[in-house]
Amino acid sequence: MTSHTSTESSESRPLRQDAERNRERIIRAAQAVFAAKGLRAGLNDIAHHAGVGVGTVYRRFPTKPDLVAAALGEQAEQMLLVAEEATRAARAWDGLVLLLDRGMAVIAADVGLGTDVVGAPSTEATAAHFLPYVERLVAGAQEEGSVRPDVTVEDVIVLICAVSEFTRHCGDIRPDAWRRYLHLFADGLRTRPDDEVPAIDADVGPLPPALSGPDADAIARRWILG
Amino acid sequence: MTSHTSTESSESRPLRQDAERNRERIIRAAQAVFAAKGLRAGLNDIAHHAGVGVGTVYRRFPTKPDLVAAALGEQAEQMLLVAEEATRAARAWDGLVLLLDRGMAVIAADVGLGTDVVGAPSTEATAAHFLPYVERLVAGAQEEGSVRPDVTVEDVIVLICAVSEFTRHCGDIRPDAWRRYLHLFADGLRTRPDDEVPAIDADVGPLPPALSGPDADAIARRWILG
DNA sequence: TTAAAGCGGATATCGCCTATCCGTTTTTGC
DNA sequence: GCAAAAACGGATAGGCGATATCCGCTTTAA
Repeated sequence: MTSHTSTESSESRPLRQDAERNRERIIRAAQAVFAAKGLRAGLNDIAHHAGVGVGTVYRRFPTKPDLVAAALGEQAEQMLLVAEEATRAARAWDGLVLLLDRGMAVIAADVGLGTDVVGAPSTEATAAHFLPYVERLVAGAQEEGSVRPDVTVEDVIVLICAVSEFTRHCGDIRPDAWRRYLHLFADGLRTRPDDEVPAIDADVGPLPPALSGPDADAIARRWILG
Repeated sequence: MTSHTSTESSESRPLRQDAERNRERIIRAAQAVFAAKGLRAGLNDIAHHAGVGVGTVYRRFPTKPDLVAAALGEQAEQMLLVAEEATRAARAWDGLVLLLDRGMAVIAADVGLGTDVVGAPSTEATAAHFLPYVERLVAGAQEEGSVRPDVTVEDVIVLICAVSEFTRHCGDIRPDAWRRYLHLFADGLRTRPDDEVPAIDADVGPLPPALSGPDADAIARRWILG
């Protein structure tokens, strides 16, 4: 918590007390509602959830993307903190797990989407900052032999997307269930001691190659934005 | 191919030649479009994709659910065939992989959703028929020691949902990519020889328990129907 | 105490989707 | 060939939900 008072850039005027309070509320509501329903949630929902009128939302955030940016920006910072902490783990695999677990917690609790993380609308910049951490962790984990050599950052992105999608649907039914699938699926990225490591099994073909960076990007974007 | 000619139940009249041809086309188009965009796809899309007018679609299928049922019914049969074949594999794990791979192929190619499989609208019956196969395969694979003892059918359902969701978004970008993630993630369900089998790793908590049947059902349904 | 700032929510507007309708074209039985 | 029946296509009615605006009323602050 870096102590915001009115926010950051383009300081036009201090903003009235009640207005500031509402602004805060709206952002919280947006985070909660986006978390529950994805970015497609309507602003009426959010306004109601925040206990204000739609008009209030629109005065503070002229367009929906503006609100999205505000709601996501906060989480983006948190994600970077988590990422940095993760690189300090003794084994890279543990770091990766930590990153995924904590990162998804942020996503699950506050924003229903890997959005920023995978480079969506408002904050492509975040993606640029975040992905290198993942890259380093994956590379490290491969060197130490805990992650399959053919796994790529893009695979991790897909994993994050898939699990956040799940989160969005299981939200209020079993709010903690995402962790199960995050870890279960993430385990599939690990190397296995030996027996039948490489491809898949007998009569189904080999594992298709990883997505290219741009492809992963396109897919993630489409996935998140609908 | 069991040689349909005009279809099945409630034979009112043989249906004119061109009409029958169009009917077929519409179903194919529906399968393709649903595959690409999910059940939310509009009938205009489908009609256009089939090269017919919307009116034609509606004369043959009075309501959208009727069309959905028709489009999905065909695949449902295929899924059951696959499931049966899968139970004949020597090792249960291979059978499970086969079931997932071939089953997802059906889903990916023809219908964009695990819908029937997990018990959605038209064909809850199919779910009732299909799930026992999965259950048997999971149990078998656990007995032979290839699948984690704490994995359940519900986990497999979630896996299917997640991968079909992915499929829906990656469709035309990399139509084969779903296999990568199906197998990568499915591998996470396997037992690992020994080292750190049980929970997760160090400083993140234990793996949350599996979903209950009804919870999984509710989530899957919500996921697929939006 | 009063002007500026903020508020709420009814409502205009838009885009998308299901479903209908009807003038035109195709098939079929004779 | 020919007429009646069947099917066709696509414009369009009507509903729904989302974004965004507008304006009369309330709150804040100097």
